Amino acid sequence: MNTKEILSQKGLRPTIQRIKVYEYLLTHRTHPDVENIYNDLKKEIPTISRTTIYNTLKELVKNGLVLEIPTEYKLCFDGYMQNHSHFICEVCGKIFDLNLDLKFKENKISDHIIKSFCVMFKGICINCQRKEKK
Amino acid sequence: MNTKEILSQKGLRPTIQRIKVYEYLLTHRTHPDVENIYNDLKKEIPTISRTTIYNTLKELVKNGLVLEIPTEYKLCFDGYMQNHSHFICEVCGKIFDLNLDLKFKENKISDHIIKSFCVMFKGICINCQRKEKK
DNA sequence: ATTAGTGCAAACAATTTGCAACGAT
DNA sequence: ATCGTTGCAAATTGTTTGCACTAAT
Repeated sequence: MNTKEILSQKGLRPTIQRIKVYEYLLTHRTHPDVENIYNDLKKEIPTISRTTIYNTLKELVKNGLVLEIPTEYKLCFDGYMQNHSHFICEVCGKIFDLNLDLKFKENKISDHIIKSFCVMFKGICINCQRKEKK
Repeated sequence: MNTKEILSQKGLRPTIQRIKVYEYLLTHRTHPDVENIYNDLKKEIPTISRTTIYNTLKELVKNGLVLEIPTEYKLCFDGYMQNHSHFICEVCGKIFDLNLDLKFKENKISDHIIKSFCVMFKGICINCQRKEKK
C-alpha cells in the first residue's frame, strides 16, 4: 500500500501536500522539526505554507502515522513507527535512533491504562565527542 | 542540608525567589509548568516575575537540581530527582510518577555516551477512565 | 562597594486562528 | 455544487533579551 492509499484509508484526502509531508518523514530518518520540513518541501512545492505543515502533521499524528517527539531543544517528528528508542545529544540536540528491543508487557500500572511507552537516552553523541576532543 | 545551603553550594545566591521556586518543586509533586509555579508563588511573593521563574528554572536544571520534562502538551518541571519514570495521560495531559525501578547498565550505545535516560509511558489515567465511562 | 539577581517592557519565536480562494469528489 | 483543504495575514502564546534598579556578599 502506498502513501496515497494509506492516507485515503485513514480518511485523509491525499493532497499533494499531505503525500509529500508524509513521504518526507518516511524517507528522512532525521527527526525533523516543522521548519526543516517546510524548508525542504518548499523546494518541491514553492507555494506550500507552514500552516499546511502544521495541519498535516497534526492529522498524521492523530492517525498514528507519525510520532511527535518533544525535546528540550525543539519539537521533532518521526515517521518511523517500528518500536525503537531515541538518543538525544545534550550538546547538539540531534536525535538518533536506537534499535534496542525494549519490552514492557503490562498494560496497566497503578490503574492507568498504558497504550505505549518510549525511552529517551541522553548524553553526548559520537560527533560531538570528536569535536570536543580538539 | 536545607534548600538555601544547596543553592549556595551550587554557586547560586539563595535569594527568596530561588529558595521558593526550588522548595515549590520539592513539595509539589505535580509536574508544574512555568505558569503554575508563577501563579502559586505570586500569592506569597506578589512582586515575583515570570522572568525570574524562567531564570531560576534554567539555573536549577543546569545544576542538576531539577528535571525538565518536555511533553506534547506543555513543558513541565520536576524537583524529585530519584530515579523514576513518568506516565502521561493523553486525555488530560497530566503527568504521574511511576516508581518502577528500571535499569540500564550500559554507558555507551553505538558510540554515544549515555549520561541518563528516562521512560515515558502514555495512555489514559485512572481519573479520565472514570470520566469517560459516563 | 561590588557584583549577581530581579522585574519590567519590548522583542522574538513558535503556533493557532479566521477566512477567502481553491480543488477533489 | 459541496465540502474539505490550502495558504495568507493577523492574533495569540511562550520565551528571551536589554536594562535600570535592588539585594546579597
